[in-house]
Amino acid sequence: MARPIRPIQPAPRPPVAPGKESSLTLERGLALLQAVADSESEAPTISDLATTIGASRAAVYRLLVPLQDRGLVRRDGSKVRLGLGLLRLATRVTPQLRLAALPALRELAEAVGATAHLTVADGEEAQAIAVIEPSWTTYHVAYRVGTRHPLARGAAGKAIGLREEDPGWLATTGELQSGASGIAAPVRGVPGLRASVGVISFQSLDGEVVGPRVLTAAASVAEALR
Amino acid sequence: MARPIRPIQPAPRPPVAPGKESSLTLERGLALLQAVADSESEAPTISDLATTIGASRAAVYRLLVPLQDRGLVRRDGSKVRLGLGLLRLATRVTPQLRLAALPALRELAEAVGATAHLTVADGEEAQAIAVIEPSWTTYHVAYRVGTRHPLARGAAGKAIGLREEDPGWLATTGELQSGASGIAAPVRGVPGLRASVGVISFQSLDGEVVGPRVLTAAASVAEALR
DNA sequence: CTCCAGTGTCCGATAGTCGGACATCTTTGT
DNA sequence: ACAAAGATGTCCGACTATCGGACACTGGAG
Repeated sequence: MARPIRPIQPAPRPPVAPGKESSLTLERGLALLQAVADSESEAPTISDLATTIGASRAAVYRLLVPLQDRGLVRRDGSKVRLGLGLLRLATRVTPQLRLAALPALRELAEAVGATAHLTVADGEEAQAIAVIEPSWTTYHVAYRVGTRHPLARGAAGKAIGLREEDPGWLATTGELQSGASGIAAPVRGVPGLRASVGVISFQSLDGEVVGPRVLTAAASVAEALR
Repeated sequence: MARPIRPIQPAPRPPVAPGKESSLTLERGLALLQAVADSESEAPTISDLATTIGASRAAVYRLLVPLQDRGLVRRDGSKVRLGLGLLRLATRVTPQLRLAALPALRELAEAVGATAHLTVADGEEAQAIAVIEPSWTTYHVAYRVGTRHPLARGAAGKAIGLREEDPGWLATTGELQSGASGIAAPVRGVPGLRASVGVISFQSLDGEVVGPRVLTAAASVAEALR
């Protein structure tokens, strides 16, 4: 009744976060996608998802439509599974990751005079994402982007497993290629990324000099991806 | 003009799609994400994105907040890049893909009496996503999930490249392992997926018999992922 | 120095979204 | 076998989140 003209807004928006304007619907939609991803082997049904993200079932139905259209999720009977559109999107991530890391790698390669690389973990393997060769050396290691090797072998793979309490970098020799030495440091502080930055050389690398430089480069890459 | 029946309802929602209730905001948010992914090496700035998805800049700002919070995009100065959250999500896709394909692979392996596999293309390489060994054979090929090999070698990889006008399946011998034969067929009709289904054996495989079975299995997998 | 292009934010009006409720189907229990 | 319980999918009016024009700033180019 009444409808008192809404003079000044009695209690406008206490719950709304001040200073940050966001999108509730998209937030819920992404929460939905995340919920589907998290319920890995279980059975994520629509009702489950509704309670998980704290919305009504009707809302979940609406939100599923765009997600389905883009292939991010698919319906398997009454269950909801992740879709293949995510693979297509993920394919586009690596090039942009490479672009972001190139400046730091370039500087590292030129400073040390050895081939520099960014390597990310993919399951139990490590994959070279970006490689930069120094411009002024007579000889250097040619290392191919896309190369994969076990996480447990080579400085690049081992560095990814380093924890906070471990030293910031490590060196190996001849683990992947006889005669080749590597020094690598993990990229820390970037959620969702297990990666390392390092250099490779056929000459012996002086850890006391190169180690800190690699560490700095890893920090720069982390900064660029933050 | 007529508007034949529709006795009640004068003209409630001509623009709104009938029968399908969707979410415009989420649709736009995903279009935004897609736009960022598509503008690969270019410079995707906020204004660009606004015009690309056909919304106001203010809308893009709002939509970016949840996307950023989830790490799906990140801001690099005034540019927008894809984030690493996509990698985390993509990691969860493969297990669900495997689950969907298992029944068809199981049936194929038991029927043929050879190891069956689902292989997807990842860049220039092929990776085994799911492997099922037959239960009743004395010997069979042991094939590891996660194995990678060039797309150009082996039935699994070559089959992925088959086009619509090509035959539905192909056979190879000794391309990946001397003495091993393979028959594989591409998984067709699943947008965003470049994959094949096949069998491997150390004995010679009769294409006339096994080929059609592989073809059927590939269709089943496609159906399960549709 | 000015101009242009682009960023980030506010606000009222609109239109999209919210969730309770209903009609079906499927499953469980006795 | 039948009924009760649970789930799915859809509709609708009330509400509120969203929309986009407008403004204030910032920074680089001419």
